Amino acid sequence: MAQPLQIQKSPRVIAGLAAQYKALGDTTRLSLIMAIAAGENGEACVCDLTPDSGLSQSTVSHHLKILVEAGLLSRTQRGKWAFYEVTGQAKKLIK
Amino acid sequence: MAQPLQIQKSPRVIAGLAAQYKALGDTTRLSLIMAIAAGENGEACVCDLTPDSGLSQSTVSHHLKILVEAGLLSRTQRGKWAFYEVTGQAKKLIK
DNA sequence: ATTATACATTGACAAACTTCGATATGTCTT
DNA sequence: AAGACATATCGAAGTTTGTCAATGTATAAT
Repeated sequence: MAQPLQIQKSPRVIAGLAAQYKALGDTTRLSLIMAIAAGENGEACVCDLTPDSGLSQSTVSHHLKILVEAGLLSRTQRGKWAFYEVTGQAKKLIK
Repeated sequence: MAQPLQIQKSPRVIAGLAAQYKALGDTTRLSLIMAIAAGENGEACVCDLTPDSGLSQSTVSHHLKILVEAGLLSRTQRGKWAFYEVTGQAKKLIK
């Protein structure tokens, strides 16, 4: 019992994990994802996030895309608005 | 009970957290820290890490410094060797 | 003292990143 | 159909990052 188990992760897994950490490793994106998590229903649209961020709308959109591609946010279109929500993976990661 | 507590983090805290995530957000550094964690006594020196990484010694040294500055590794000099160890903070962060 | 070993620092360069303004796409209203 | 609104994409400018070879610094061995 209690073997000194060697946790060897594949390059693919490492790359995926690193991509998630990298996505969180920017103050703008970390602030965005925390704002979303703290938001009304755990979700927010670009129009809500842009004013607080002090950045241009295109920049906010760009960062949200990166967070989605990393699997940390999910995107849902509702009418004109795009709502972003924190994924379970992100909740596991953020401590 | 169960107040919808608003967890507002200061810019300083956000910056520190982002720096830690950013340090983990590079495949080279993530591999390094995992190799150290999986190593003999939870520690490793540059001479051990360099060959496996396939990178130059100076590059490895550079990445280790970044991880130390982020608070994810600690450094101890023993004779000619510098031993790097994963900090408690890093263990909390890496899942 | 000289030499060898382990690691850190410097300088340089290409690649990647952040940000913006401008423009395109899609959706709702009238 | 036309306009307004929300978001995405593009192209460009400036900054940061990852990497190396060369060099510097400290410790150990001869």
